[in-house]
Amino acid sequence: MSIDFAILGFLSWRPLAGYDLKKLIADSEFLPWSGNNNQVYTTLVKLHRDELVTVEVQHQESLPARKTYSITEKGRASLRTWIISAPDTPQLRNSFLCQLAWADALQTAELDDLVGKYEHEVEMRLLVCREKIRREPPAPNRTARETFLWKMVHDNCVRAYEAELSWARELRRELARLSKPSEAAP
Amino acid sequence: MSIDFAILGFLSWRPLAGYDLKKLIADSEFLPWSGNNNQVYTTLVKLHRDELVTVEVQHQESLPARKTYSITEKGRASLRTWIISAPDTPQLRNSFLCQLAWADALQTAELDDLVGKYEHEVEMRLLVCREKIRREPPAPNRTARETFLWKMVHDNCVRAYEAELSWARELRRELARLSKPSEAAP
DNA sequence: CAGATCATGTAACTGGTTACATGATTCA
DNA sequence: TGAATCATGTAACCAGTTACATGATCTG
Repeated sequence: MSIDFAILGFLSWRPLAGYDLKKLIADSEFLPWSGNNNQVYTTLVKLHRDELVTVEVQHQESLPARKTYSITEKGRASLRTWIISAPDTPQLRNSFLCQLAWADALQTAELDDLVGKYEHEVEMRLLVCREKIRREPPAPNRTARETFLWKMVHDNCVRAYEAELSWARELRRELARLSKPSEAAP
Repeated sequence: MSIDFAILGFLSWRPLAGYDLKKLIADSEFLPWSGNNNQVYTTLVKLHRDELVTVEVQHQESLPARKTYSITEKGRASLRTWIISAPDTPQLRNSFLCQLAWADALQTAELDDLVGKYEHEVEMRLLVCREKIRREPPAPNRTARETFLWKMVHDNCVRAYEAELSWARELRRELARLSKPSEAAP
């Protein structure tokens, strides 16, 4: 998947400028892109070239011109085709697993410290996630069903971090159990 | 993180050729890389240039020469530094969430079909994951702790897909509840 | 005879990132 | 006075993918 449909999605909600899209993408919890200029602005040029969006330029006094993009019928059709296309499996990439795979080179205390750091990292990420969702920028709430869908999307993010956190805690507990008996020997 | 440490990790276990590493990476459940030639072979050249590994060339009759790479002390130190470095948060990228966010444009049956396809996709992925783990290529089992660490790493993958699956099922159930009452009206 | 396995390597491309550049306005 | 907000855009780079190229040997 590319950022194209994330942008088309927002434009299917309402007309927006590149600057707005950039912020919406950067602030979103479930969209995996940083929302950097290069990506957003060049994608908009491409979508316009392909006639999936139209532009309207508003010249403003003492501020750069604002280009408001709107989705076209062709754009709406393209978005719809993508939405009903076969979903991909979620991509899990967790570099900590790779660290852990070779972490037997560490001493007990070092390993506990490493897992502790990961636990803390995930805790922090979960807080950020919840906070981001709490004050999510205005999102479409056109129908009860749409509100529900967005709720479930956000729920997915929270649950993923929660599952990760409980795994990390279990890992730490088990590692402590593995190392303690020998220390407690008479 | 880059593939460098995944390669150094395997080499910290035992000497291997690029061809072996490529397969180990491709077959691994928790390493997120495809294990394509370009990446593996060029990384090995780089690691060698940086003196993190040494090479030994075995000329074989009627087969291309085999280059066996071994980790150096410098390589082991570099790997260790990375292992104890602050872990990153796991990266979740799920394009289905983006599809779902704009799926209110679909009709009840279409939406149910979409979520059903996702559920099936995750089910299949979970099966593949379990199967891959069941016949994982020989992995280091140097200590009981290392065996435990690898078990937990694999567990992490399985649990992530299980969590995803239960989320998808709940989503589908709730969507059915949302749409049925109106249909059941007299 | 086609296709997998062994074993190396390169070319072209996509997708994404950081950082730079401009320039007015508002706020602490 | 320095930083943030508004608003556009480009350059250079890194990571990763597919596909190509070679060529013997083994298996169905």
